[in-house]
Amino acid sequence: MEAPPPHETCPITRLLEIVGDRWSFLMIRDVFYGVRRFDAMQKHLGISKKVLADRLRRLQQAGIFKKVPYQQRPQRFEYRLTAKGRDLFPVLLTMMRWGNRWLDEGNTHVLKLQHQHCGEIVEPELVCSLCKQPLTPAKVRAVMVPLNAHTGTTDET
Amino acid sequence: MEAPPPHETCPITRLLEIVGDRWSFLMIRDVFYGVRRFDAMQKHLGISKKVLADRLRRLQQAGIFKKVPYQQRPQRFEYRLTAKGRDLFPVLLTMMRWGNRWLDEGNTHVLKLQHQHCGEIVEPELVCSLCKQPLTPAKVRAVMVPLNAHTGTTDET
DNA sequence: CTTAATTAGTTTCTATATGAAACGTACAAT
DNA sequence: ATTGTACGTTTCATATAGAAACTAATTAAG
Repeated sequence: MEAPPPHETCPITRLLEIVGDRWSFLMIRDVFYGVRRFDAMQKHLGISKKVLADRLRRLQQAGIFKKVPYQQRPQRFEYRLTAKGRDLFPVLLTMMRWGNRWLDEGNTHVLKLQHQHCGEIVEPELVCSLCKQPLTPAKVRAVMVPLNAHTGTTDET
Repeated sequence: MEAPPPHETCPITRLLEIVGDRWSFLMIRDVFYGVRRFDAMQKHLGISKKVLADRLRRLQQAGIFKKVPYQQRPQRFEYRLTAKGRDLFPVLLTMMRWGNRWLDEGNTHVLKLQHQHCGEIVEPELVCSLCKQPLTPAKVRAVMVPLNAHTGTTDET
């Protein structure tokens, strides 16, 4: 990448305004794991109840979590991912890959991924949606495009 | 994914212990952009000098940034990415993709990626390193494996 | 020679966010 | 009637962040 695009409108800035704190990504990860209830999350993460309640509210408002009832009397809710939330999966996988590659000090076991499609323990790999080649810093340039443009080469009326 | 692996040893937890705050990822992004100096970062991000100095120290200690001199008298340094830091590129790209897809309110322009290999505006896509099929939540299971195991199917001596 | 400008911080002080613990509430079980 | 469980809120002490002033080394200007 070269040349800094405006900070305010950068999609990474906008994402981090919602989930850029110590807990949000961990909560989203936990919901992927199946840890979806207030108490379970609180115990699993060791987060304070106040901050947990606060982040749950925020992630709901952001449309990442939705609150769904799992029992009546007393009515209780758990937190599920919306489509928007589920679409953060690639972010978690790339984080996991990096953590495994660079931060394995003192571990007896590592968290790996098993791909149901091929059955193997695999690594996530980030490729170009068109030519399927790896997307490396040197091969990629960030460009600002008008919002209504298509992704194709031509641009006539 | 199903069943919560231990929180403490999760690679995502470990990553977020280093870069899980409002600024670290933005600083790393800025260094990718070419914004590598104290003042430039401070002005581009609108971060306080205290926190900036603090994060720069932390990211150096974590081996993500390195401080390299760019002039003598007075000696001045800029911050560059190490290999470990550069390897966070896929995390930034997946964040960017999500931000573009879900957070485009009130934008006239969007930050997109141009792939030098094919010349087109592309999206990053996360695929299996072995079978090259997309890695979706439903098709992936998180498993704990002993640190010395290989990724292959066989496991004889 | 003095003064201003540049770059990279540090210090100080105030505002905000976090965490721990106690409390509230709705129900179920004993 | 009391205890237990799940899901929070309130209160208060502490930690972190931000704004502004200050330091330091050096160059450039007057």
